[in-house]
Amino acid sequence: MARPRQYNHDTLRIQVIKAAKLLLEEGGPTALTARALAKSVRTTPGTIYNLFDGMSGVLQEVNRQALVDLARLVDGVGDSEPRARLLALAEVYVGFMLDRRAVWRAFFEGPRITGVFPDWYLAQIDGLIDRIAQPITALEPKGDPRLLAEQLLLSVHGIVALAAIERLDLITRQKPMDLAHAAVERMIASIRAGAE
Amino acid sequence: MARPRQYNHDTLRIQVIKAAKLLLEEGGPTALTARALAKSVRTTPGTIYNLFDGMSGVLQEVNRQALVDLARLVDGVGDSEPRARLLALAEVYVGFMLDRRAVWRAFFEGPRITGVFPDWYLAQIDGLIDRIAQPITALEPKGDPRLLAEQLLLSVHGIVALAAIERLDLITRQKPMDLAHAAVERMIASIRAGAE
DNA sequence: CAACGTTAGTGAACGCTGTTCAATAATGGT
DNA sequence: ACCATTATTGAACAGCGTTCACTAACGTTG
Repeated sequence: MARPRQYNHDTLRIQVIKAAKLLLEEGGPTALTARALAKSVRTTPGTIYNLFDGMSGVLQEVNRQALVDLARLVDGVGDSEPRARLLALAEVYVGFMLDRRAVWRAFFEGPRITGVFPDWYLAQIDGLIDRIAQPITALEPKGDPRLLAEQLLLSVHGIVALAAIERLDLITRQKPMDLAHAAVERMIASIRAGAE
Repeated sequence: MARPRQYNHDTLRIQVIKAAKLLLEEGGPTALTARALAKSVRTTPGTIYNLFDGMSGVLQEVNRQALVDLARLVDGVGDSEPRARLLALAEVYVGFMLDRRAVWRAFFEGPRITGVFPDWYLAQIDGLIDRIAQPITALEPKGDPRLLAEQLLLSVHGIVALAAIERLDLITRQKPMDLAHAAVERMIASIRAGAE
């Protein structure tokens, strides 16, 4: 077995991912190139391709970690009453992405998104939706809580997707957080209205 | 003055835009390249740059026409009672983009989006929001109809943005149209709940 | 009618991109 | 000490947006 001259395989992988995040945050999606990435960790494009399945692979790993981080934050939301909980979840989601616009953007954008998603990807998202469905269930809606959770997530996603590309102001002057709150309140109001 | 050998300036511009739409629809955002575009209209990349301000210029023109088309469709929605009208507007919006995913996608995506938007762009969007605010006003909400219209548009945009990149199924199995309907109904329900 | 000046159109060239792969160098096992 | 294995390299390829010296066609003018 021939091992690298100076670095450990896994260590390098971690460094590459960290560098990728940095490049994204600093220069946007276009700044994340194979050569820039290689230079960041003092190696060459070829090595990147040895560690990852192309640039899509790097991006997918960045995305994976972002999802994991988000899940951790979401799990940190204490279980208070449903309304406060939903508002807190929305705040976590919006705040998370405001802090990492570029990474979040790379999620949904660009020619690099493969088309086929690994299972952990779907499972992670599924888990997040469940955390939303939970407090909604407590509100005893007429419809399926899961479907309502999906709808609420999509509403907030609409805000976040535009904010991530710095285009929210094309539509409104309202702040992302306020908009997310409004979406939550509207969901609650419509559930309560339908319940009686 | 020297005029082109075989084509008229404006005619060529129109042909280029039509070709750009076609390339987008057939091969997605990555298929819209200067060389492919040039070949489509039997000319050269240089000429494209003569007619437009780079590829961003081409894309912006495609977007402009899409917005104009959408405005025309929106204006075609008859003014029935508020609920029916809002549902019809949502249907137009969603249906419009399902028909032109790639063009719609090019709106929000890619390294080509310039950052600065011409006035007609903002005015066009403003007009669309007004059409949504109109029936909402008729519902006599407690809050500003304009702000509510923006919120509703964002909710539907969340659906459309994911559907455009074929990623809606990551979150839900519900159909775009049903989701849009739900968003409208929720807005109406929450207004009615808040009004009494 | 011919020559001119203007200008639309051309396509080679530049620097960039992702990606591949033969060659190299370094190492663990024998 | 040698060998077989393999991570690493960096040159090379095709394609990208974009620029620009050049060509060729045209309306105008003499």
